[in-house]
Amino acid sequence: MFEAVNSRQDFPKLEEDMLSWWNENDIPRKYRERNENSDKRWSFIDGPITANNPMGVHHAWGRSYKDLFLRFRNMQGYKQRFQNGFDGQGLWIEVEVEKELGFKSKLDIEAYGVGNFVELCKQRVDRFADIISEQSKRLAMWMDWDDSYHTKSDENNYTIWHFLKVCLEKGLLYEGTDVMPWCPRCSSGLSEHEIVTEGYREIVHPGLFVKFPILDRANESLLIWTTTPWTLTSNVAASVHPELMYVKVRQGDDKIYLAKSLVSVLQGEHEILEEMTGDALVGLRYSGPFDELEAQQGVEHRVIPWKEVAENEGTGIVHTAPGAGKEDFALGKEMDLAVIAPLDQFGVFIDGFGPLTGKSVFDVNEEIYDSLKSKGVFYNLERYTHRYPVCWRCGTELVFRLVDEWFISMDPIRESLKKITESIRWVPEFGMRRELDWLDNMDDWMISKKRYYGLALPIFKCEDCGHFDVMGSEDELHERAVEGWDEFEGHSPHRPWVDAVKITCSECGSKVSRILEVGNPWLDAGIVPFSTLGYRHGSDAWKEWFPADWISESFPGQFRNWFYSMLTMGAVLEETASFQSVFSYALMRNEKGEEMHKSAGTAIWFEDAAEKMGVDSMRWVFARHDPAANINFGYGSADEVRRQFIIPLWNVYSFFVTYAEIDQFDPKTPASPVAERAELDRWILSELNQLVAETTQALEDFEPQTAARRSEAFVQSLSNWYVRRSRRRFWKSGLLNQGENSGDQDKLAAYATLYEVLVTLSKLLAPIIPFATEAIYQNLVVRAGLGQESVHLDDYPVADESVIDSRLTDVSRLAMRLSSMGRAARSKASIKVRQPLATAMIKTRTAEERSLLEQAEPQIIDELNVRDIVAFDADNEVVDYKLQANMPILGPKYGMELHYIIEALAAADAQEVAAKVDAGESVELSGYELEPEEILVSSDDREGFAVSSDAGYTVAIATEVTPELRLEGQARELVHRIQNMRRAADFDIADRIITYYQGDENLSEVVRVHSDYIRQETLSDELLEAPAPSDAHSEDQNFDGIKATVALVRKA
RNA sequence: GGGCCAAUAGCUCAGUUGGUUAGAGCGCAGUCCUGAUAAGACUGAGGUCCCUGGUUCGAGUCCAGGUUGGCCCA
Repeated sequence: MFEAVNSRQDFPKLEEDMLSWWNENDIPRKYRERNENSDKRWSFIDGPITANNPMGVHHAWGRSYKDLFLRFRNMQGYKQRFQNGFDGQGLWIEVEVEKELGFKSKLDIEAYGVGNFVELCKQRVDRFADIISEQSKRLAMWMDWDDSYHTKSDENNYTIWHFLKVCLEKGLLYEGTDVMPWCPRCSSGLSEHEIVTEGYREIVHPGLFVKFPILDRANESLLIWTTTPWTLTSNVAASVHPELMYVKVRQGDDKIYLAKSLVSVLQGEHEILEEMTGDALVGLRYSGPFDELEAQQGVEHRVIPWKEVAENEGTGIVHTAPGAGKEDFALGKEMDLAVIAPLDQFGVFIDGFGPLTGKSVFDVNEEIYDSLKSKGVFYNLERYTHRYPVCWRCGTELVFRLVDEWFISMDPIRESLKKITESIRWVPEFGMRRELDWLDNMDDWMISKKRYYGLALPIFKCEDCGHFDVMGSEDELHERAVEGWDEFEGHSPHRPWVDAVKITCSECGSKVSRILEVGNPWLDAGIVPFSTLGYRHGSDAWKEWFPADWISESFPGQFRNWFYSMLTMGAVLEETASFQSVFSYALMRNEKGEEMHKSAGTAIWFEDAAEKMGVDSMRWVFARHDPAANINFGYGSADEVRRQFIIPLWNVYSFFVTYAEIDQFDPKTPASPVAERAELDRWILSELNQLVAETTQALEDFEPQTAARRSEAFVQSLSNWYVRRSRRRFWKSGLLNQGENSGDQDKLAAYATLYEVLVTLSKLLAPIIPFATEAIYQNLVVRAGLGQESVHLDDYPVADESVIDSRLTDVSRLAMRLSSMGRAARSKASIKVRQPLATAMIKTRTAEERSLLEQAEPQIIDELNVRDIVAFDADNEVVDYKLQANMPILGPKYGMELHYIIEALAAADAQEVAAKVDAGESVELSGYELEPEEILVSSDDREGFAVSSDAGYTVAIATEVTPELRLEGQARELVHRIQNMRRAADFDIADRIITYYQGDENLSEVVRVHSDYIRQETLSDELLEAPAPSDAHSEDQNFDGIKATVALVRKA
């Protein structure tokens, strides 16, 4: 019936075999099509994975969740979409291709040809999309791999065009200037989205102190501090906190102003002349550090108030350059300051900066110091280490640069976005608060980038009159095209091809080109709920599947990225959420808690992990983890999961198959109704159905960790209690009832019960560990001609509430706990479990539990190998108390009188005193009032008992071994030895034997008294006190004072 | 400065709506078992549940304040 199970299964090997089998039998397709006609729908929109490199184990984490919930809902009968997505447009792709080609800057790309370059970018994306697809299949992620969408697709890009057109119509789209972080190497700005935590690095910068001489006050200067000397060329103001205390100090002939709390930055002696608040300085004019530059002509430098001035570093007077700093720019707008922008797109000084013109911002520090020194305003230079933003792609230090870019206004839609956010179910819950916080602080969304490979922004701006148009579709572009359509036709809407198309300005009639910028890549991902469902064609798919019931992605970062862009696009296009719930998770680190980096060698490759730990283990590690917490992932945790969970499960399965084969168990044979089965069966089936209910609920609530941990606890109980305690029921001889009413009903019930447990588990856990569960299901169900072709095509189990019996759960829990304590007591007395003892005395915690005890008794008696259990109420029945004076306290207190106390303690009723001390009461003895801490109470197990106490329970084992008990213990030991010999002799489990033995009178007595027992247990047809034949398996045994020679012969 | 999250055994972490004397794995000490299972089982030692205050009959759990760490925003 069943195929033999290897109890030392190589799981990665099993997985490889299973992958082949699934493919050969087209199971993934059948799985996807399973619910095609269902009227239940569960819509998933896949967040696109970046197809720029192979996927790593951190991707496997998120993708396991996606697959888990899709499988779960599929088994529940929901019709679903299985479309995977690839993200493949934007600067991150460009940077990798540039690296491959050895390019240094944008000029290399221009020389190479934008068309050639963009083609290479697209090819790279296709290449890694294929690789990721194959990796994902190894992960048993069952998506429709032939139907993956790409963000670089025409449909995706044109749907963004439509979105931008709507933005234009709603007055949300504008061109503006801003000072933004800029990478001189990439020649590109970074949006707020991209200044992420990884975008900062510890960098040593100059900490430069410079004097700004105050006009009309001889020898008086403001002292300022900067870490970016190049920005001094663009200084227009100095900011002070109006309420902060400042001082004027004398140093030689100089008089210097700075914050009072920061005078420690001064070099050498100083004398404080005067104190004042910041507002006393406001309005002063000073000569700037680079007034001679052409760019500085006509600029008036003055002191302005600014509440953001801090006094934790610098001088409390802040050098302000609106053309070279983000906060400075905002402040400049507010205070109406001049804006001097010094740098071009490569970080090189533009015309108007004298000797600096033409030089890179990274090469001018020395020249600036010299210039300042020659003007007599250089004060001091030190090294300053701080976190400074770098380009997350190439690591280049960012500069802040004034640029013209395109923006989407946020203010008009901010409230709408917040309302939508509140309508969504966020898992974990705090996600909503984080998103709302982000939305509160969100500036306008900068959507343009001065690059090559990305969404071609469909904005056509007239050079002559300044008017701009937005093309909402390829058709509109075609209609408006007056030139270049032929050149473009047949190409994807990318640069350079789309740039060939010109239109006529609707205002002035001039010929107009597309702006050269490409789009922010989060536009590409945010539009996906619309583009993949054919939104702009009004398709049925969109009506059926929008909005998504759920999406899933890692939350750090996505609040301001994918989640945000989807919210925005949903709000602008439909004023609704694109997704109704979001399941998100944290970050992956390696096992030591370090970030995983290729370069640092701390990364784990997906292929290595799959091959070494196996995908089931990996998926279980992920599933059992709290998604809201960072995961420290590595081989150790995978090994642990395999040892603690997968192998015990597998062993139970292997045990079942071994005996089911011996007894020729047929799952189609009707067993007795559950209500009539043994208590143990009813208990495990109760636990099973409880598990089914809890697991289903947990997965519906996006709590895989609860499902996994409950399952672990169940398998523990199954393996260490149900199977262990049921072993004899499977092992005992007796034929199964195969259709008649004459067989061994209990044995059949045991098989039927364990079979149901294993089959249910295989279905219950299939979404988490698809390989092992399939193997179990194939053997137990499919081979028996039952069920579906694959576990993944079967229905998810539904709990049978009528089988759940909470009293049985309590009884079994009590039996387990008391058995464990009884073993501890035995262990204390060094009496092995095989030695029968007369009595276990048990104290339960409550009267309720005492009533359960009666039901638990048979199990405890068996587990502890005692004849009887006696319940009792107070510990003093099994322990003796001893009282001692606490000398270090009492000695100093009573001195010479101490010996009276010692005598009194010896004479006192120890039990009574112990009770009072335990209750924290004082005790009066011979006229002495003793505090609880002054008496030391110890307890000894009463003579004849070994006692274990914990949490209100006490189990005391009577340790006396009577001759009769000893004889029985020896019989058990003998059986045990014979069993080992059977195994050593390589007999089959069911072989019948003849046992020969020789020894002393003690041995003879053991065999005589316990002959039936020994024969039955060891399958010995005969027990002969005689020398063994020469072909017997013979061993000398020495136990419990018995010396024996035992020999076994297998019967033919 | 504002927001979010976390803090439980040496380490990594569970701990459901508040419910009796708080758990697991690893590590440590000891023992056993081995006719499913050494990729094992059992037993033991190991705790100021970050601190202070509050609510409550009852707080690891709820509230307030604080400390430390992480993240986000400014």
